Amino acid sequence: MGKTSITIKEIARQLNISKSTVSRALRDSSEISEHTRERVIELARRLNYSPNPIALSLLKNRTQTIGIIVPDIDNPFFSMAIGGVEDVAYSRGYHVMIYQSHDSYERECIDARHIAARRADGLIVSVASKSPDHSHFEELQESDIPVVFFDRISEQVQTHKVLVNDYEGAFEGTEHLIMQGCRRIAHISGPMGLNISRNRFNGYKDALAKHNLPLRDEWVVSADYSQSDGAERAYQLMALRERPDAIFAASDRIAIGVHWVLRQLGYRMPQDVALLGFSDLSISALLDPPLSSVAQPSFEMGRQAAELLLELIENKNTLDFETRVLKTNLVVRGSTLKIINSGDPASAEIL
Amino acid sequence: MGKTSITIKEIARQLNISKSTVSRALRDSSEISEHTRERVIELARRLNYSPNPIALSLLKNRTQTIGIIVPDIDNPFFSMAIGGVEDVAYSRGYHVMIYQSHDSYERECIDARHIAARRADGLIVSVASKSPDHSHFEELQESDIPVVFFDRISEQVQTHKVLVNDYEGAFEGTEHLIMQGCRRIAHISGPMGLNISRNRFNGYKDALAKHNLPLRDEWVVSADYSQSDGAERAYQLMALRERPDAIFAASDRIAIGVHWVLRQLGYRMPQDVALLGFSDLSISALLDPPLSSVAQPSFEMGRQAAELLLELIENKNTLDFETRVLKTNLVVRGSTLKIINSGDPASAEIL
DNA sequence: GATCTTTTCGGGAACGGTCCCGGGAACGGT
DNA sequence: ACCGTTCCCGGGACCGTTCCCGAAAAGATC
Repeated sequence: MGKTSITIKEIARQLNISKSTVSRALRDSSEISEHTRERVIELARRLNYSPNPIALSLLKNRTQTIGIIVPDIDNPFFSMAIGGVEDVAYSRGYHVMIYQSHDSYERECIDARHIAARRADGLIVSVASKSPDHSHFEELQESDIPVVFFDRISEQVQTHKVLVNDYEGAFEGTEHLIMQGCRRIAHISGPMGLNISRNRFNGYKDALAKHNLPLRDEWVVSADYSQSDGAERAYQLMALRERPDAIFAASDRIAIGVHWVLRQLGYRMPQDVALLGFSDLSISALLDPPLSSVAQPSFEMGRQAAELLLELIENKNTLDFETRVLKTNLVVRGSTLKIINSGDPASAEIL
Repeated sequence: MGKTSITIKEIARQLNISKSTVSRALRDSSEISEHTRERVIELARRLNYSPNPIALSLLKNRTQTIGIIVPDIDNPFFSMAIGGVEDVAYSRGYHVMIYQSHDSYERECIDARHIAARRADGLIVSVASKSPDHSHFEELQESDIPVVFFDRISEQVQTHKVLVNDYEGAFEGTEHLIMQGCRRIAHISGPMGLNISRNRFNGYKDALAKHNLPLRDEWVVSADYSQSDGAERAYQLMALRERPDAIFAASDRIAIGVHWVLRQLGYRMPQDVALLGFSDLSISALLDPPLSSVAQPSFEMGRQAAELLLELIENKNTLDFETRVLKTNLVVRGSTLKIINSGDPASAEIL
């Protein structure tokens, strides 16, 4: 056992030439005769030689590795996004290392330092909701490790960012509820420390304002992006003296918790309460009634984040940073569809 | 920019001592005076020194990295298992690199070679269903990279393996259907190239035999472990002249496809058709009616696979390999529960 | 005070590659 | 015959760290 992997030096020894010559032959430098090159390549193939990437890393100070920190890999939104990152990374010779922050600030800091210590070439992040500050990412940038954010971005850190038009998606979604005849529309927001939570809330708020509907404090509650928190908020909202006739949840996970509670309590969707989520997880279509949701292109977000990061790694152009805003797509299903209509904007005016 | 990270040599230069001395001070060798050790440690802390793991890797031929190949990271079963792997790996100073085979043999081979080239210290695998052969993993073992399988194991490769008692889980599940009064029980198996598919099928078959129920060819169909394939098989089964009154699906993903079709077609669960899945994904409880399922401890499987792998990496004890069999747990929900009874084995005898 | 042991440290090789520098051989031009 | 080019190749340095070996300094023993 312990078959020591064969090196360039071994090839050199067997052919009685220097290791520099072998090195030259293997990545076709011009300074080599056709004859020796063939001999080297032939022997390398026979010995099943593969270059040691660690030696390369040490020399070039490049690991061909990118890290990715997400709150939670179990969340299908993030696992899809990771799939997108993997897709472009592997096609361009990079490897992906995954870290979970479990939505904890401390863990996120540890992960970031780990990545720096490990000399990853770059990092893709969706921040933890409990992080009060993002200077641990700025530290990475200062040691020349570029960072790209997606979805849950940091406004503090200057870099490329990929997100969706959360505001408009929420606006459209809320307007859809209004068009369906809902007038008492509640909102379960995410943690207000996150950009996505604020933007979705603002979209909701402005849609209400546009249609002269009141924004009532007791109809706006905040939750973690989790099913259990969504369930708790649902109890809270339905216990109100003046009950909402629609709930717009800031994520599908929250909405799923709400969905469960509403059914437990015997409310009919959408007749008693309409329910709208955000992200359009693949599970959402399977609920009964199926959940309407503002769809996010999670895989594509991962892809674009990876492309921007590789751009940063390979070209080091840190002059002008870009914020890519992808489009959401309102997917209407049974949980909100009260009126079978043409769905054109004109019908909204009637309301 | 380009702040070059500080090295042991830099510390040595500033203190006017040799780099060997610095090295000794940093990992407290005994051959060092208390005085110089303190000076070194103090300066290292001030300069924010962190050792370069790449140099270590080159020297020790150890990367502190383990790879994991799963068919699909989107599958919650696998993302949970990855969470388990990450849990023990990180706590013991290892990093996790994720590869997706997308259930393709070619991709699985490429991934395996990638991992070998990258000099990972070990590999955890759940094999692709389309892999006719697993010698690419044996090649890894020959170059001293240990491999551990979980769930979808290879019978060809000798090593540690972690799985659940698929046979017994399927047996119990099928018996549960029988106890609920079902007599025409169909099975949608997974690809028969996989151990888990075969074992679950055998459990189903033997449970039928025990209760003197016929095993009818047209009631046993095979599918990929996907929702869409499950849906197709459901149409096929319900089109039969003699319809099944229960369907035991080899996975929850298949069962979810079936669930959707049964509702489309207007069948009531469990009155017209009872439906049982396998794995108990968190989504399954949210369906209407909620899906009964044979639960697998996915996170724990990942944990144990990682523990066995680290054992192999650190102790190189390749003498006796272990196959850990974890327990499944039948979770009964609305999709199969026709009879509210004590559920004790005695009631099964009546049938 | 001479010799021996112990403590403490420096020098260099090694890990597996890349790359720069310089040098020998072949060759052509004058 | 001499010199300048060009073509190939070998010899080292280097990346950051550990580890082995030897040596200087300090302390111990008689």
